[in-house]
Amino acid sequence: MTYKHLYQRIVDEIVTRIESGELPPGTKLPSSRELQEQYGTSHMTVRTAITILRDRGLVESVSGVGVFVAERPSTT
Amino acid sequence: MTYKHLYQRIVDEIVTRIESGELPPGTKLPSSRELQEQYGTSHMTVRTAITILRDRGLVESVSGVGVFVAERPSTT
DNA sequence: AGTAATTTGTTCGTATGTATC
DNA sequence: AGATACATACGAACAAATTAC
Repeated sequence: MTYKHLYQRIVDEIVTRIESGELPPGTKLPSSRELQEQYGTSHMTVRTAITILRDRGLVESVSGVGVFVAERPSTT
Repeated sequence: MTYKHLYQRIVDEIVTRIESGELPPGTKLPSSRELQEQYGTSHMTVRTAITILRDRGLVESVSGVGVFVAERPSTT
């Protein structure tokens, strides 16, 4: 599937990895910088994706530490 | 008064708030995002208004920090 | 104790594509 | 065809929190 927008693709791929169990609760996601490099995108686009994931309750972020998969990811 | 364009209304309201003294020199304006929500508009429309205000010398913007009411607002 | 590095988060600036008027 | 407006995206600077040394 092709994505119209990059941030949607990033959100979707991380959701998939969480749902598949590849990223169990408590797992630390790659840093914004790593995600930025992985997707060949910018800081802000990664932040947009993280903000959406956090808004959905799938991840929780701790300033200065990292972004973690939420304990009860309401992926429903 | 009705405004033909939203960005003009934003400019006008901010000018009014500066002239009335509600926003004294040095005051930090709400962020683009806040203005965006206040006016129910988009990033670009807010940016357009800010650009006009800056062009008029009413505000000065500092990248990564904010937009501030100019010290000598030549509101004349 | 104190500084530097890392990471998250915010903000401004700018550009592009799309839709509407 | 041009102006306005919206969404996405990239770049850059800055700040706060945490961690490493």
